[in-house]
Amino acid sequence: MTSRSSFRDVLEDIFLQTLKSRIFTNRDVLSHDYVPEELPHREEQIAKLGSVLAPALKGSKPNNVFIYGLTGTGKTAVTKYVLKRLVSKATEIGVGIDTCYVNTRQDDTTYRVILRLGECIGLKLPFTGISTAEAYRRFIKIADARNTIMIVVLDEIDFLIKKQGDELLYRLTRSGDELKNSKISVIGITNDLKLVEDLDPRVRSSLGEIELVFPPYNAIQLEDILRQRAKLAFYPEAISDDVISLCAALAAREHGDARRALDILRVAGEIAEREGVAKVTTDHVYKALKEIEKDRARELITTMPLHNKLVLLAIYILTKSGEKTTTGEVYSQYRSLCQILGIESVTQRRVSDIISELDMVGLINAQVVSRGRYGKTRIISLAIPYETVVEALKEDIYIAPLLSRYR
DNA sequence: CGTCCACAGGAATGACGGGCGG
DNA sequence: CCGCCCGTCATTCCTGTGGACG
Repeated sequence: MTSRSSFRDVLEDIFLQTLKSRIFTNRDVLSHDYVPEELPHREEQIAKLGSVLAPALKGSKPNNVFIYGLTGTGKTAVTKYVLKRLVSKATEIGVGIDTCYVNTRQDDTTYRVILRLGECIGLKLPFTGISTAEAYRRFIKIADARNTIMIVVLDEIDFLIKKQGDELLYRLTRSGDELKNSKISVIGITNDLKLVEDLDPRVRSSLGEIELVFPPYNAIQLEDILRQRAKLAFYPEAISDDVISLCAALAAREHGDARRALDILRVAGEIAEREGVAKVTTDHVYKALKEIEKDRARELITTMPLHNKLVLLAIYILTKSGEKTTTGEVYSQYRSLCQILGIESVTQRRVSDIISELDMVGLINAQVVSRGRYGKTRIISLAIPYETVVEALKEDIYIAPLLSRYR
């Protein structure tokens, strides 16, 4: 009874804390999917993309576009913004334009992309069960029946291409042959500048009809962006210029990533709110930076399959006293962990892939080196704080008992 | 200067859970 | 309900390779 009432009090406190908080007026403005009305320092890209897509309003197929730029340079925001404006204009003048945004990091198979494309035009496809070719056929059929200009945005397209190749891209860019009434334009967005080299030359030439480059923001531009958003997100008294400058500077250090800058600012505000103070300080910003890293890592780790966790644990055990390790060492450590748990281990080939996966998401650093006579291997070290690994792995009921053995 | 280590990483193939059309 | 094909994860088998050692 006491626990229940105290629990309610805790909740009550949190609610009241948030309600009486004088930090945020509208926190959503700082979230990822918010598309602002103004995009400072992107006027040039907006104009260019707008002029490329505008022919859709007159019923002709816009050129395909390839957009390059590092993360957080406004590629997605600009694209979504221009499409939003285009669609509202089309509605105004009564022209049919379909748009479909697909992020191929989340939907990284040809099949799932087609699923998404279908969704946008009201076509229901099963999650699994039919062949990719059949799904594509159905999509084309419905798309054609709609008699519209369809603009397909494939964001982070490098993920799709790395996994599935450029088959879908090729078909979409050549879809004119299969469509009688509708037309499909493709906007490909990537942060991998080398990507184009891997493409089929035919895809390259048709997708690269128009190329748009998004340069990184510098610290001053980031400040402008943050200030504009902060005006909408915070009470004026809650935020100060030095906090904004610091967020901008920290994000500029990482190639001018606006998304990161906004994240830092938002989390700093959240921390201030939790602490029940009325003003965000630079101290909150530094705390936010740490928290973001930690949350990201925790999220990644807890959602990994068991064997990935075990490989990570093996790496943790081998590197916790500061030294680096190699694939071979990791594998034997991993094997003995499996033995303790009484489960079967996967092969070294698979562990090699798991190590690549861990490296790709940034949990570890793995670098291929040749040690001459002593072979070629990967030198592996943890890229995140040790206690973050421990905390995240502790949540796994199978792994938790192992952890205490290796303190 | 060739050898050969200790793997990297590609290709083919299989097991499995799941939805499909008939 | 069945046979079929899907995506995913994993295995097996394989060829490739940078550079210290002899």
